Amino acid sequence: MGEPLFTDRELDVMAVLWEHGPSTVADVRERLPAELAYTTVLTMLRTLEEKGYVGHESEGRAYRYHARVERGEARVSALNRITRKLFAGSTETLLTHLVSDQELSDEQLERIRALLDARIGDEEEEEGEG
Amino acid sequence: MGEPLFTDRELDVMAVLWEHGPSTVADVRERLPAELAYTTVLTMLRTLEEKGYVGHESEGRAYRYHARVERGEARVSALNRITRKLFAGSTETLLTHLVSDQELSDEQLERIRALLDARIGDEEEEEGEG
DNA sequence: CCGGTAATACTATGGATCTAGTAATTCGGG
DNA sequence: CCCGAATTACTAGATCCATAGTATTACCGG
Repeated sequence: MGEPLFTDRELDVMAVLWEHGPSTVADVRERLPAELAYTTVLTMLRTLEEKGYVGHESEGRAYRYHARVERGEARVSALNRITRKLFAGSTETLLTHLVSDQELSDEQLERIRALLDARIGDEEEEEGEG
Repeated sequence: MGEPLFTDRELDVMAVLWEHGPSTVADVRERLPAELAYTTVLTMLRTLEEKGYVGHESEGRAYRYHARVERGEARVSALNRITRKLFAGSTETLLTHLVSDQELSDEQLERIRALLDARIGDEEEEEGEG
């Protein structure tokens, strides 16, 4: 499939599908951040389906649409893109930016630190010695 | 200016300006990841200028273009966007993803940890006690 | 089995994007 | 001063994006 690259509105739609699971047009529509016509939402879903990003099955007289790309995949490709183009390819710079410039509570920071500790521990175990 | 939102190609161009500073059309062109016609690059710069994202001054018979939005601003708005739509609004989830799923060396992980330590220290100082 | 309504299918439009060609300009060198 | 190469100005088209209207279909209830 290659790196899925979503436009702004498309991402809105995908977000609904990822967060709430398979949904009908009406479902998606009412969860969208903007007020859009029913047919507009339908058209977007059809477009996304054409591109292979969503699929559907019938349910009664309606369709139930589901994501065909995983959110994780979309996360990776979105982050790759901005890492490349806004952080000169450096994940470390990106991390630094997030830790420094974003407003995070102490608890959040500590959870991240714990994660890092675990992660660093992990790898040292496998390495044995440096 | 509001949140600057760049399209894919626009971001390529901005990336050159941010990384290498004010540049002529030819400069930008040769640093772009894709092979594009000279006039194509010029058109993109003019479009970006129309939107207010770049400016230029004359230099000899040529123009030298420069970014008028800072990279930091673009970073923030790009990250906000994907945090909202791909990480359900949680910077912590984003951080977790980066720490867990990205391939980072021990040294990189430790530098981030040091940064976190400093950051957490900072705030505890101001708080006194929790 | 038929009507009504909810849903989909088809079509459309204005605007942005991406690419680039041709025309006009301008400076530097002879 | 004038030529030419480099540069910018103007114009354009193909594609995609965002939005939505109208036409058609199809189930559910009676």
